[in-house]
Amino acid sequence: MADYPDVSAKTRARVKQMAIQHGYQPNPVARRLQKGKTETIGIVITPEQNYFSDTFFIDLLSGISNQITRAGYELILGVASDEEHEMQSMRRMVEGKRVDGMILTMIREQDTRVCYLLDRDFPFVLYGRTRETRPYAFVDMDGKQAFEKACTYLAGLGHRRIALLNGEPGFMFPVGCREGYESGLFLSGLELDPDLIREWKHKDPSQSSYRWTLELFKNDNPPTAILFQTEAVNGIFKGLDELDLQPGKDVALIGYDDLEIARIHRPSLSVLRPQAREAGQRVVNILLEVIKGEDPGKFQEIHQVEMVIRETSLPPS
Amino acid sequence: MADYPDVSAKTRARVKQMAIQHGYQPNPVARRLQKGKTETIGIVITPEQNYFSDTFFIDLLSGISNQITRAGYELILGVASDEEHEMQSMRRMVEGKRVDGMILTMIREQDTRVCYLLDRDFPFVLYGRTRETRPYAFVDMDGKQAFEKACTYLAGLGHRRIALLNGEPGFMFPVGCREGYESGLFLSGLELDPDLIREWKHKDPSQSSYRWTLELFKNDNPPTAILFQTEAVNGIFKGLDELDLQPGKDVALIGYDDLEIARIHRPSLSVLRPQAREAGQRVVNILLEVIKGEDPGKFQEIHQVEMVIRETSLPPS
DNA sequence: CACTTTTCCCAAAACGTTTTGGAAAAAGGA
DNA sequence: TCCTTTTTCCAAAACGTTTTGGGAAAAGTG
Repeated sequence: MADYPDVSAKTRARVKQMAIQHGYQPNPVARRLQKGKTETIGIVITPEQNYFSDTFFIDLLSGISNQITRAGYELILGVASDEEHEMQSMRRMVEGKRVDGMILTMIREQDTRVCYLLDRDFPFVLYGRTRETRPYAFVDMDGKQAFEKACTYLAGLGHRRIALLNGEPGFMFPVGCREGYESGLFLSGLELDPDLIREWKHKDPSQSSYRWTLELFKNDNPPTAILFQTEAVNGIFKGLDELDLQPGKDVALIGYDDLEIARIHRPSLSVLRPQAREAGQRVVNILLEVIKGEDPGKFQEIHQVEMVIRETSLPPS
Repeated sequence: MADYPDVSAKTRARVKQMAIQHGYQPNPVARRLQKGKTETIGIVITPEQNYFSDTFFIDLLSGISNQITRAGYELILGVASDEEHEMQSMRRMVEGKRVDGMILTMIREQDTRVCYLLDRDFPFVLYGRTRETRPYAFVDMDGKQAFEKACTYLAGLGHRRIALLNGEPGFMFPVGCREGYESGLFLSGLELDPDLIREWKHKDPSQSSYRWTLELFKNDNPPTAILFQTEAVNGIFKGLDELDLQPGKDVALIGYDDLEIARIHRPSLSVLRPQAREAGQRVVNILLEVIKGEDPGKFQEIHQVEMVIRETSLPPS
């Protein structure tokens, strides 16, 4: 059923005819054995890290699945309860020769999975980045540029006290967010005040962001705007409500990720919107190249993030 | 590496020793070819149906993944954009001999997937139920009993006007919810008022439930309590807010599914809590039996749903 | 000790493809 | 026509397991 090196057009047609007539489908397992490929790509998710917040991860997954199917591959999914199981699930896939390549998400600054895969020269692509000098393939969102843009935008409106409610330390993404935030402040001629930076936890985004929101406003000179990941928005709303502050009116808000709540809420939430589906597709296409033997170092993409201005990004009152 | 019918204990030990020493792992692809099994189970999700709301589906998936791994199987995931792609994705898995069995979720009253699989005698298990007379295996939550329980509970508190904001028609789950609701009213000696029943859409749970909430209170004799799926809670909160009604105080609320928002919100939301993880495990164990050749009709489980009383289920004011 | 029975081991077949290499057929050239 | 070259086809090998069956070795029996 594969490429026909030297068979005549006539026989080819005849064979194909018969194949269709008998509803023949080549057995993928047999093909995989012969080819020495599993035609399968693995991904492991860790719900505890709360990745499944609404549409974002689904968009990524949708893009991934889409391209994988198009290539005739399969996506096998592992669900791990914590960091240790995550590694275990991946090792099973890799060492058990169950996949040709891995997709990694929720990347840490020091990521043992990346080391593991680099050490054994196993194909993989990151959605995100890590601190690692050896070349590897990744597709990342430009969190730095996004937060810089949001920060300068707010500063341009006249905000002088802009807070950052950042993601959990240890992961790579918040690093970029913070860089962008600091750079945005700098470009706008604002001072960095460490008191205006807090970090919530994946395990309990709402609860921790709620606590930190209250904390932020204990400040003598409280913020008039907050930058954050939309995941944490429920906690922020709850905190502001308790402080009798109106989101958007008393405090400007810009979130990262365009979740459903952002569109639904009144006032609707201004957001930074990553194109997760497109990123997912790129991740797969790159991984297929790496599996073919291409140099992973050639594939390092940083995607721009769009800013969507809605109702929570007004000038300070 | 398989069962040893008649080899001596000594050699067995010796061989195992060597296997471990050389880090030998049997190649699953070769084994699958020989065994004529793919050792793989398929599932197709359709994000548009908004299944990924928070923890619930992840819990189910976590239970599924857990048992699949334990059995040495794989879970392959399809992501479909609509009903048509859903079927297409499943056919690829089934006709392409890529899986030994399928897990189905989001079951419809008339479900083409179920017909398709029954027609070709392909192993599958439903998370949910459908209208189909031929025997098939399923694990379902007792939505009827759950809603009946919630309804009689509210009636017991003195509520006389209890509304139902139900899921999308066409799916099977809302059928049970309604049955339970009606039965609960009946048991409490309350009349059924069709004006107090509304149905939101998966495509846009918040928006549609928001609209229907406003609608419910246009009634001359508005409800003092609402039963609903927690997925729709944002729309309800928004609607109540606009009507200047306090959730829990002016209107009692009980949702189905214990999502994060239910615990976080102040007042915290009383809920019906299905044990999705356990259900997921059962689904897999049953499917493995069916794949072995057991009669699917033997496996029809209905799981009880727990009621968690929090702050939004007070007597009418 | 000779024969039967039991226990163990290993070589060979099978799973359903893709790839390979050689033979047969067709075409071309003298 | 005969030989060479090209085209086409098909049989056989290989992928790495599990299963099978035959035979050697060990154990048991008279």
